[in-house]
Amino acid sequence: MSRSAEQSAGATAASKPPAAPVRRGRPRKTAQQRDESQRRTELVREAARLFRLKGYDATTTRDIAAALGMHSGSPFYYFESKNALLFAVIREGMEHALQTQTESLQVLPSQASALEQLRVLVRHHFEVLLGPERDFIPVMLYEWRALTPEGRAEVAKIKDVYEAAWVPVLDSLHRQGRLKACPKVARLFIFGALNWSGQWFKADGRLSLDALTEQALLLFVEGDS
Amino acid sequence: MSRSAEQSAGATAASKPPAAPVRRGRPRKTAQQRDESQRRTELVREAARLFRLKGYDATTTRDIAAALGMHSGSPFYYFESKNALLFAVIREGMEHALQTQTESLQVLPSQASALEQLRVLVRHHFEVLLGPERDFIPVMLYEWRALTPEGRAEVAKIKDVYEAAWVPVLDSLHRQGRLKACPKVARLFIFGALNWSGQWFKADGRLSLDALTEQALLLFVEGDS
DNA sequence: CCTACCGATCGGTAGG
DNA sequence: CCTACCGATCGGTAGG
Repeated sequence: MSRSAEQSAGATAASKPPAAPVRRGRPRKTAQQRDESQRRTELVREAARLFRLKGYDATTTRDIAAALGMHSGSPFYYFESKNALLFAVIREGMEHALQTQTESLQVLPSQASALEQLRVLVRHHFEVLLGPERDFIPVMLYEWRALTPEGRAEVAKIKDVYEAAWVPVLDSLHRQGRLKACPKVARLFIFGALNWSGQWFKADGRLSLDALTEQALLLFVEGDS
Repeated sequence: MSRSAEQSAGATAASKPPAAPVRRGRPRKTAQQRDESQRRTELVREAARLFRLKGYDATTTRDIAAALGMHSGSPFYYFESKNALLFAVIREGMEHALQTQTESLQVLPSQASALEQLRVLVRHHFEVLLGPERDFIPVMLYEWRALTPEGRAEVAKIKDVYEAAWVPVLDSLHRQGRLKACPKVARLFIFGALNWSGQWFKADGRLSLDALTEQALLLFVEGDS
């Protein structure tokens, strides 16, 4: 599905203008002849920023093009539709979040307590929601329904894996008696509480992401002071 | 602001066709000559439903008109713009929610505990989010930024009053040691958890709003089993 | 409320 | 990537 929603890298390369004289080593990139995959990346980043700021429907492909100094038709050289650009933002954001979450858990000592594991999961989730890369996951959270059914299905798969990491941790805390609510419902409430933080958290405020994590744990888990 | 955003009732009445012969008692309403304020109400309800279902930008005034059997220009007889319709949905939804919240608290015995007060607040909030009138508050939550600055300011005032009712309750629980997190941050997290429930709660599922309320209290408040 | 319409915007494309 | 464009959609209006 991601193949058909975006121009493949091969097709893109094939339509390039005739190659410059062969040259050894890494090719020089001028401002005009930029590496295409980098330009594509810039489009995804700018789209993420504007989709988050103004919403998908309220953002025009012209807005995105102009922000990168392109003309209005140029984004369609890289993406076959506005929706394919949204899909790229969401899919790449989710895959990045899943990967960094997995890495965060791997650096934990194997005997880490369920509480410590939850702390890492919550801290990481704040990172993707509120940290430097914050434009991606909120777009997934709020523009989900604008995807095609196929796009939604593909994103749902990644999301399921992401959330699955939380299940044993919450189950364990429930067994320890430190989480009284049903773990399944608790997980949904907790994701809601965290996800919503994008609506009110100010990165320049007094609260650090570490402090925010501590507050969340104080609220959700008993006896962790 | 609400005066200038919508046609006033007076101006609307003045542009009606010549009055029918004077008649005693309540005037009969045919399908064609409906009470204008009722038709206005239907527009607000239908707009709320579609704005929630598809989003404000993705809903056209034609969609709303068609759902009520009107022609495309007719909504503009009642509202001067699509944005005025959004404002009406959000403002009326918030005012209704504030009123029912106040009423819910008033029927509590005066010596009710902070926990009982929180239970009422949470249960009521689920009611406006997930109950029969569920189309209004979610539109406020997710379409807020589409309002004019003046509209946002007016809605923010009502929202502040709504949220202010939670402050002493959470402060009290904090003093009792049953809410360990900072009450201010806790309130934001709790609203997030509840507000997000609209994303996953299925009204036809196994979980009632009462059961959902109990789960929320188990998650947020210590020692309430 | 309907009829009949307009002006602007926007996603997208052909062709180089 | 740009140029030059189009076709559809949509909010909104005049006039009755």
